[in-house]
Amino acid sequence: MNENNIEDKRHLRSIKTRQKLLEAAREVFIQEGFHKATITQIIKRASVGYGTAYVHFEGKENFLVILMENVMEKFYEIAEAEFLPASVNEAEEMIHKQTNEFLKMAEDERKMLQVFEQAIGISPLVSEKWKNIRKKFIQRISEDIAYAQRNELARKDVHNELVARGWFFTNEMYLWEIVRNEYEHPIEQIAKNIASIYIKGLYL
Amino acid sequence: MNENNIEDKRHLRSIKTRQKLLEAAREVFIQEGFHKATITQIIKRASVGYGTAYVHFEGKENFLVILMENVMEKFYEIAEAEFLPASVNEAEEMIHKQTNEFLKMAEDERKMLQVFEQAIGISPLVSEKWKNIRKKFIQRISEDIAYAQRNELARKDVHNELVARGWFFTNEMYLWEIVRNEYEHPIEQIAKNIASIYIKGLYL
DNA sequence: AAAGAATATGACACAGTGTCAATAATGTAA
DNA sequence: TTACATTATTGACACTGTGTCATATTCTTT
Repeated sequence: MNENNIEDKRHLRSIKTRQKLLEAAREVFIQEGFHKATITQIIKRASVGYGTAYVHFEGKENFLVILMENVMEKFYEIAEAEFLPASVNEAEEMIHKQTNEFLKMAEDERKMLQVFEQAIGISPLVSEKWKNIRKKFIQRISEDIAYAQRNELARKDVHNELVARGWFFTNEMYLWEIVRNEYEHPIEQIAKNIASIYIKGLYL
Repeated sequence: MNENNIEDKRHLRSIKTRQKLLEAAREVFIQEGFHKATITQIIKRASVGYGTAYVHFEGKENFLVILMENVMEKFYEIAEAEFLPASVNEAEEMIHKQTNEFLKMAEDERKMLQVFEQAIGISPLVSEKWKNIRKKFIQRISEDIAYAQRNELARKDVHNELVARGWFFTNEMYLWEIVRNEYEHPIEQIAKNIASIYIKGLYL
């Protein structure tokens, strides 16, 4: 029966077709952008029939979501980094490091993130994915602030979640600016400046 | 000859048709969102022929840009507000007020801004318009920071434009959250919290 | 080798866009 | 008033793209 066996020639062919499609989709997305990319362009580049695309993927959005999976994984990893500073100095170092890592993602994954940003505005599915990443970050930052407040490291007269959102938004928008190549300063400098305001504003 | 005369019956009819189309477009955009709205829906609601839409407007994007003109005007007004604080307290009051006004726009113009946000992701024309508003704000905030730095009101160890961007980004993202009805706090409270961090972070 | 199962395919129906030659409405001048 | 010029409106048409499905192809099992 060979059920689920990768040695099954048919199954192998199917996997190869899927791979060809994904690779082609990546190239077309990067070249054309999400909006202008078409199924026809993708299947031609993959040298498969039109209908085949719909056998393997539900549509354009679906292609992108799968192509973005590992990038999204990286974001989650950054969001989950441990944060238990014993002093304001330690907090500063950790925040600075996290901001740096976050903004570096923009450089490292620029091309796919460019496509992703476009898709966020069009595809509800993609938009949902990004919302989840954002939510994760904000939740995490909120907890970090609450922790710092409990440990007399941060001001208690501000609402942790509201501040967390505001701080993440600054990071996020700089991410997109870097993705779009619209920034004129080194990432290191951006991170230093925004983290500096945030830390002096929030920490004691 | 009656050239350019508004009394000219033909011209009057043309103006009326244009108005009908604009009104219909506003309704369709609000009901369907930018992406799903179609020319056919608009012309049907306006009770005119298909081609007529293209006589008066270049396409979907063009409809929206014209519908957004007065909203964009309001943003520019906020951005241009005078900022010459004599003390940190005065600066705080001004910043708080500006943030409040900015975020109130989200509530006042929620429906059109919802459409606008969608369109930013799709239409390069609309995206350009928003970029200009953003640029104006950032430029203005940069100047305000530089002014505060010159007058010994603000820290001089940060880069005014980088900080201005970061601060505007927080405001902008909260604007979109409010537009999308995704916020759970009163605008007043949001403004108070984010401005408080910013001011303590930047001012002396 | 024949039946059966998994894959792949492209023609088709549908929805939307932008254009343009034809038509209708209005203005002008004799 | 009539004839003709000018301006505005119109919908059919040619395109481009999507998603589906009956059919064809390829592989497996008996």
